[in-house]
Amino acid sequence: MPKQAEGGSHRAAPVHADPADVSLQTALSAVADPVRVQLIRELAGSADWSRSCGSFDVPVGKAALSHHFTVLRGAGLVEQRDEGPRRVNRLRREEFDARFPGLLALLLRPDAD
Amino acid sequence: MPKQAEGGSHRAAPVHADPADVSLQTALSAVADPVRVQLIRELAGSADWSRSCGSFDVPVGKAALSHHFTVLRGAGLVEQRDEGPRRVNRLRREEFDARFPGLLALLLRPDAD
DNA sequence: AGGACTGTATGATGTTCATCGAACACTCGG
DNA sequence: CCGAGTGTTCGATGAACATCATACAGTCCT
Repeated sequence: MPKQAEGGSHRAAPVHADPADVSLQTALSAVADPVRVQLIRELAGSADWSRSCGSFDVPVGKAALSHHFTVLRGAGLVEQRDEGPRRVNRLRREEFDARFPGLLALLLRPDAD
Repeated sequence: MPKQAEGGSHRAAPVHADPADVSLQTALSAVADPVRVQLIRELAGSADWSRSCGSFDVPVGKAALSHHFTVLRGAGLVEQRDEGPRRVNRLRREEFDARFPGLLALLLRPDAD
């Protein structure tokens, strides 16, 4: 058969938090880590669903990277979808900005840190 | 003599960071602590220079409190001035908002966390 | 079926940091 | 000059967390 469709994936689906239910504490903690900010920035510069987890240029190993994405999902910042063997990402711009107006814009400013 | 004027205070003046020189990392870390957010909120609801450090209703001892104010000064969020035996505070609204637009507004939203 | 590739789970380790208790420094009023 | 009040400093403690190395679990290609 050509592609996947229904019934298919035996992989544990990633757990996503609804951005509307994310607490300020959770959001700020998520965003207070430099590696995660770097991920967000790199993600913001790419098209939705175009980047797999391993395609980011961060100075940490796979395990830590996986952890960071878990945190980002939990903060409602990133959405993930399984696409074959890889997990591709999307920045939840609108949703997150609706919950925490201006925060994302702040992270994406070039000067900052 | 009645009051203090020049030459006077033998007390170590508090060290302030220029908000314009504060890194995003520093600001986010400072703001990622619930106790500090509470301090900021309480401070925002009071007139400038009206609140001494000990007048805040936070569930920590004096030592920790002093530490938190040091962090807030270092992030350019709070300005302090010695007034007799106590150290009074002022939220640096304009300056901080100029450096990190929208961040302070986010913290002062009632709903958040 | 085998193997390369991608990501997750599990411990273990080290660091950062929030907190406290106690001691110290300074200011002001009797 | 003493004492109450206020805040800082120091050392220690404990918890949270970022990281790694290893092992494991899927997916795809040959």
